[in-house]
Order: sequence, then structure tokens, then C-alpha cells
Amino acid sequence: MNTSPDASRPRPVMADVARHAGVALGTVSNVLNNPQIVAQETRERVLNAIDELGFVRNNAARSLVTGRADTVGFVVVDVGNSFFVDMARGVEEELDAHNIRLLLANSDVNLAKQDSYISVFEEAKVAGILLAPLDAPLDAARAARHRGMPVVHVNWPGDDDACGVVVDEELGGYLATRHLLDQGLRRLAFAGGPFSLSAIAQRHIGAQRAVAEVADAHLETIETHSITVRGGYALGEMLSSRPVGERPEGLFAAADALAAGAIQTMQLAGMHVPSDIAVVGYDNNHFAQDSSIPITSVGQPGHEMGRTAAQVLYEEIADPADHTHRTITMTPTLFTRASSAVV
Amino acid sequence: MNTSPDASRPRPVMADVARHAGVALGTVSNVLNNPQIVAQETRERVLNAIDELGFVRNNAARSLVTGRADTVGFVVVDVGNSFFVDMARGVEEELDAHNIRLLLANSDVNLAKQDSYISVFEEAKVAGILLAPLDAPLDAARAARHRGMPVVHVNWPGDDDACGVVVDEELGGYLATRHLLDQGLRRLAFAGGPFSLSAIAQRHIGAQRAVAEVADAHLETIETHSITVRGGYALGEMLSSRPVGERPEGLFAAADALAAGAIQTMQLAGMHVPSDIAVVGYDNNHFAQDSSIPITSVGQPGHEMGRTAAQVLYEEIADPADHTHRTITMTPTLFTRASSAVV
DNA sequence: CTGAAAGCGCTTACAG
DNA sequence: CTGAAAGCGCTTACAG
Repeated sequence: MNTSPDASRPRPVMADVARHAGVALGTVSNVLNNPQIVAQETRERVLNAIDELGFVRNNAARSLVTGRADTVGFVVVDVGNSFFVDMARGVEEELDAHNIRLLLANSDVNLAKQDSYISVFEEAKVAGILLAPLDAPLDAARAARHRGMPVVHVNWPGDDDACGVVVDEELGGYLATRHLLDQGLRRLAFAGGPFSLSAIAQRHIGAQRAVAEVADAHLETIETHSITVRGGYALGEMLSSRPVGERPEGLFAAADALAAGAIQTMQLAGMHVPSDIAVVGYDNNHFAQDSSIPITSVGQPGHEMGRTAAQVLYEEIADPADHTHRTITMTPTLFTRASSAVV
Repeated sequence: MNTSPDASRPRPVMADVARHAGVALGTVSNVLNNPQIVAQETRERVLNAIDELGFVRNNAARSLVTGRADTVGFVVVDVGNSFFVDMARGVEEELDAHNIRLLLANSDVNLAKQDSYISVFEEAKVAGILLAPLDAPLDAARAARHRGMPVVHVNWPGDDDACGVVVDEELGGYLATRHLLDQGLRRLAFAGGPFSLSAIAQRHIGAQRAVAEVADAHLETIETHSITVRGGYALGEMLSSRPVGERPEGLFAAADALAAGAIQTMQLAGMHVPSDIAVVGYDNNHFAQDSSIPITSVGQPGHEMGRTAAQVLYEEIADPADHTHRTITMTPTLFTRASSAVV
């Protein structure tokens, strides 16, 4: 490998490699793209030349010919959220099998940035785009699809000309609530908000469905301003300040952060979890595990969603003509932990 | 904008736009690259044609000619860590001013992936690479630099042929400890580990320097296995199980997660923070803010580091000949909160 | 502004 | 395997 620091020297191209190895240009190309058809001895001579010259293939030229890069772009609404990081890992794993590399872009909950990165990927001629969008019009994505770019939505439903991978939020709410009911608890509370977030509203509907299945069960609904730890403090304060008899026996908080905050405040106020109040969270993220008492939580299969989205995208890339758009709904899982173990 | 869903129709190229607008090919190129030299009326005709045909410029062809894409690649050791996400935001902000887009890649603490993404970016002919590396040999990065690719290290020192942007960890440790001393506390403890992590060792050295400045101060060193919340639980248990007189008055935990875990355990054991024990963390991340008592913490300027790294990289991209490699050390900041407010 | 042309660095037939 | 050539879609002089 060439380690001379002379950055100004022109970089070698395939013709240089061919000359240096004493082979034809096409042979160098074959070593790179169809190594099996080149004789072992020739192949080694070429690889040595590549090494000695420090040759790096120019993918701009390559994809200009092939019409497509061997990369996929993933525009993520918030890379600070571990849910999406899990997805990215799943996507990468799946694409790895096809020798496709993943490029990430963070739209940072900003529509202009989301659109801009869709353009970047389109102009870079990526093989396809994965989009975990923010809740806003998807015009730019639609336009790109109409120009022939395969696009798959993640954590967002597909439509007429795009696939999507989503989680069943209603089922998640059902599972969380059913679990509390199964512990023999009857006076339950749902906390979360705002309900304008469709995921929250869906979880609430699931909770209602579960409660409706049990004759003497009751669900109190507490709409919070946010589903943050601070929101949880307020929630915990509100619950612990009630007379003991008026507190719910079971709390389903629509996010782990909310649950963790509530638990902290209630514990400091002398309430015991789960014996005074059983708690179930949502998201199965670090809050669920880092709380003073491990929190039962509903987990979304971020990693699996990523894998699935990448599979569907690859399908479309590999055979666009035969591809049928669809939305895949994945199932959340309940992780039972100490915060709800009434026994 | 063309919204026909016919994905199989060949995509328009610049020649199609020229024909459709009734202008020369070079004029279309000028509208895209030097709009100011094209007459208003002509420009509009071209832009309309672009819109009507749904033309998207092929950047593979473009950068084949110009020799460089208007993108920068950022290989991040862990996108799950908000420190690096902050950096990415800073980088993006800075690059925006130069109309350069940022592509992220997650090496996920995996050397092979790190090297692989460096290659991806190099082959994609990005204008430069930012690298927040894992603690391992940087051969691939070095080789890329020697081939003429500008590379800037973030959270890692530069060397003979790369710039670097780092934080002064020793100063951070000093600031945290000095703060506890300034509150009148004398029996202090440093907790963190393993010391094989250079950042931890540096923070410890800073703590020792601060204590050495005060005659009757004493620093106990507690090396922990990890700096996680779980590590904090063990730490808190250890401290709260001691006889009251043998507990430190002030605790400097080398990470907020560690501090948060220790505080939770100590509070449940009946200790009061900060009156029984003042606590300072490190990283100024969500743990510092989401703890039951807000935690005083040392913050690393991730956002600023990102901006600075992008600036330095742009300098090198814009004028490689005149560029001198250097390492920039940035200053951490103490954020004082209730966990250390002895008063 | 137009029109015609060269060239960026590859891939991909094609004849030998 | 070689050798020669076309072509991917642009940018960039250049003469008019």
C-alpha cells in the first residue's frame, strides 16, 4: 500500500493499474467485478498493482455506467432516538448480505432537511431510499418515487406507490393493559399525550379494548402534555397526592420516560412499585432498564422493522417490474419486569 | 412537477431539458451552475422544462467531471450516543453555509465497519471525511489521507497529516472537583472506570490536580467496572452501606449515568443529595436532567466540536496546499445544578 | 447566448 | 485473456 503523503500527485486510474500490471484495461475491470473469470495468476498481478499504486475505484464513473450506486440512503427523523438507531442496524445487516452500504441522513424533525436529503440521495443515484418520515406531507418522497426511485417508508404506512413497515400500536396498548388485568388489577389508568400523536391515540384505544373485555375493570384516562421524564414527575406527583383509595392499582404509561419519571416521584413520596401501584411503560428503551426498579414495557421491534424494510426495498430494487407495494405491520412485544410483578 | 407513476420510462437527461426548452445543452448546465450569467427569461424557460420533465441532475456524472462531490462523509463510532449526534448537528450547520450535504455512517464500534465506510466515502468521491474513530489503529483513514482525501478526526487527536478536534478531559475533571472544593467539601471521592479508557484516566488526573491545590482536601479513588447506571447502583450501595462518618462529602462520578444510578440507590437508602453527599457527573446528557434531582455535570461542547471540525475540514478542502494540520482542544463547561448545591 | 466537441473514469460488448 | 472502442451524463472551454 502506498503511504506517501504526497497528496498533490494525480491519483491513479484503472489505465495506470493496467499498465503497471501489464494487462488490458478490461482485465482490471474484470478483477474488480468478475474475479472468478480471471486466472489466479493474472488476478494477483492486478491486485498487487492496485495495492502498489494505491488505486481506489471511482464510483462516480462506475455508477454513471451502471446507472446505479451500490448504496442505499436512509433518511431518519431523529438519530438521537434509539428506536431509529436500532432500525438502522437492522437495515445495515440486511443490506450487508447484498453488498450494499447504508448512508444515513438526519432530517432532525425538519421537513426542509428531509426533502433536501431525499434529493441528495436521488442525485447520488442510490439504489433506493428508506424514509422514517416526520408527520408531514411526503411530496418530495412521492416525486422521487414517481421518477423511478424505490422508496420504502419505515414507521409510516405505505401507499399506492411505496411500501411501508409499521408497528401495531393498538395491539401494544392492548398487551400492556391486558397484562395489568391478568395480574388481577381492575382500577387502571392510562397516561400519555397529546392524543394528536396517532401512536399515543392508538395505544389508548388498545388499552380501552383490553379493559372492555373484563367485566369489573375500569380505565381512567390521563392525558399528559408530553411523554417525557418531566411529564412523569408531574404525573407521579398527581397520583401520589391523591387519597390512597383513589389511586389506580395499575398504571399504563404510554412511554418509558413517562413511567420512569412517575415511578421516581411516587417512590420518593413513599409509594411502593409494584405493590401499591403496578406500572407498565412503552418503548422498551434505556429508561425501562435504568429505572430504580426495572420497568415492564412494550417493545417495538426496531431492528426487525429495519431488516424487513431493507428486504422489501431490495425486492423492489432487484425486480421493480414484479414488485407489489404493501404495508407490513409488525407485532410489538411485552417485556415483563419487576415494576408490574404483583404476584 | 411530473407525477406520473410510470417508473419504467427512461429518465430525462440534460439534453432532453435543452430540447424541451429550446436552448443549448450548455445553457441548461449554466442555469444549474452559474444562473447569474443566464438571462432571466431563458433561465425561467429552462427551469420550467426541468420541472415539467421531472429532471434530476445525475451527480455521478457531475462529480466525474468536477472530480468531487458536494458531500462530506461522517463516520461515527456510535450514533446511539447523543454526544455524537450533537456533533453531527454542528457539522451540518457549518457545512450548510458552504452548500455541502452531510452523509452519516455508523461504524457501531466495529473497526471493519469503520474502514469499510471510509472506503465507501472515498469511492463516492466525497469532498472530505470526518471521523469519530474507535480506539484502534487508524490505518484505513491514514491510507485515504495519503491518497489525497482530507480527513479530520473528531474526539480524537490529529497527527502529521490530519487535523483533530478534542476536549480537554483533564480540565473537565479539574472543574468538577474544584467545584466540590469550592463548596467547602474536603473529603471527596472520584468514581469511574476502567482507567484503561484514556478519557476516564484524564478526568481522574484533573481531579487529583484540583485536590492537590487545597491543603486539607482528600481524594478517594473508586475504580468502577463501567460508567453505566448499573455501575452507579453498585457504587451507591457501596457508599450507603458505609458508616456515616466514612462516606465522602462529595462524589465526582466520571459519567452522568454513573452519577444517576448512585443517586437513585443512595436516595432509596435514605441518604440526601446534596446535603449528605454532593454529586457531580460528567457528559451533561439526559441522565443529568432526568434524574430525580438535577445533576451538576461537566458538558462537552459536542455541537461546537462538530462545527469546528467542519470548519477545519472545509479549510483543507478549499485550500489543501495552504493547509497546516493541527489539533484543536476545546474546553468543557461545568453546569451547576441542585445535586451539588450545598449552601 | 448557440453549437459542436472533448473529456472525466469507468463498464461492457466485440473480434481476435 | 488482449486491444480497441462506444457510451454513461455531465462540465467546460471555444469559436461564432
